[in-house]
Amino acid sequence: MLQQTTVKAVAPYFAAFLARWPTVGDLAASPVEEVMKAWAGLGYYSRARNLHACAIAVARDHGGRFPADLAGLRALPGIGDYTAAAIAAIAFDIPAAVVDGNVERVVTRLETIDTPLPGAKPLIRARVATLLDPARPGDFAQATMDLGATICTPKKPACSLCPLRPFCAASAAGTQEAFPVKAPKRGGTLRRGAAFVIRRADGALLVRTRPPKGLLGGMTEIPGTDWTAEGPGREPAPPVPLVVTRLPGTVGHVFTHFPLELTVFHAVAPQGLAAPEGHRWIAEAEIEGEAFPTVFRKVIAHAFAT
DNA sequence: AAAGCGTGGGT
DNA sequence: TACCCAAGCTT
Repeated sequence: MLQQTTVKAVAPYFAAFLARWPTVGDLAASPVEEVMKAWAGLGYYSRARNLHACAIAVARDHGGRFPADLAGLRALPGIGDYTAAAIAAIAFDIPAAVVDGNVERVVTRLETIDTPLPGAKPLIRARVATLLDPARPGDFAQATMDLGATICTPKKPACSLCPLRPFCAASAAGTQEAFPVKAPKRGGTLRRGAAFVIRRADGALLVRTRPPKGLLGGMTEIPGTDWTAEGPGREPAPPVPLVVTRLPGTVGHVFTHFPLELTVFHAVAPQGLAAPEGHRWIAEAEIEGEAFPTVFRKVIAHAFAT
């Protein structure tokens, strides 16, 4: 859960997951749809699918206990170099080099490493491997991450409070804010689309499930057009043979790699209307617990408020 | 191996 | 406002 996500955002999800699935076996036995619902709103939804797949692998291939070695951990779904090293060091006292975004910042400043990230990662890992305390690898990992999170911050680091200041090359040169050096990234161009909020008189809502891979994979969505730079046109085709009304305003959302602008259409369906192929009706009471990513909650809120 | 993949908070 | 960043992973 903590991959690219703050502790504050994760905390309530983590508590809810542990309360609902206290053991790896419990999570492995749960339908993946329930896991997606419990993850809704947290983002990077492939993590939810990977976590579930990981639980199944641990339960089936490792007797319900995580493998106590780097290679075994690294082979599990959703566990990459960082997470494998973190589990190894913190849970199993293995002297692994734990390198997250915080540690990258601490080490590149400490040694004024100006190779751009992510290319500098192998070098940083090698340096951490020589710096870590083999007697207390878990404490070392958490200490270096917490140092980055609280003292060696991206902007205006508190060098005067830093226990590593006597050893820090960037601080000595006064260039700490120039590290880490990152490769330039390109911003995405605006995409537009249309969404159709189709309700029945009894409050039911027409939805469908997105494909398992790709953007918002496996999550529930409000039916709509593709999201393209050209946009949906003036009268996009709704999924049901009804006259739809365009609601005033738009819904905006920004993903990691592109901004999105949705126009919202609305219609009320007769009670007996069957859901089209690939779609389904959900009762009004199910909307809150459904696996909607934030962008579709915005769409629903926009439609219900208009 | 560069790009795709969410969301919320901070400056 | 418009970025930047967060206990990164997968293809």
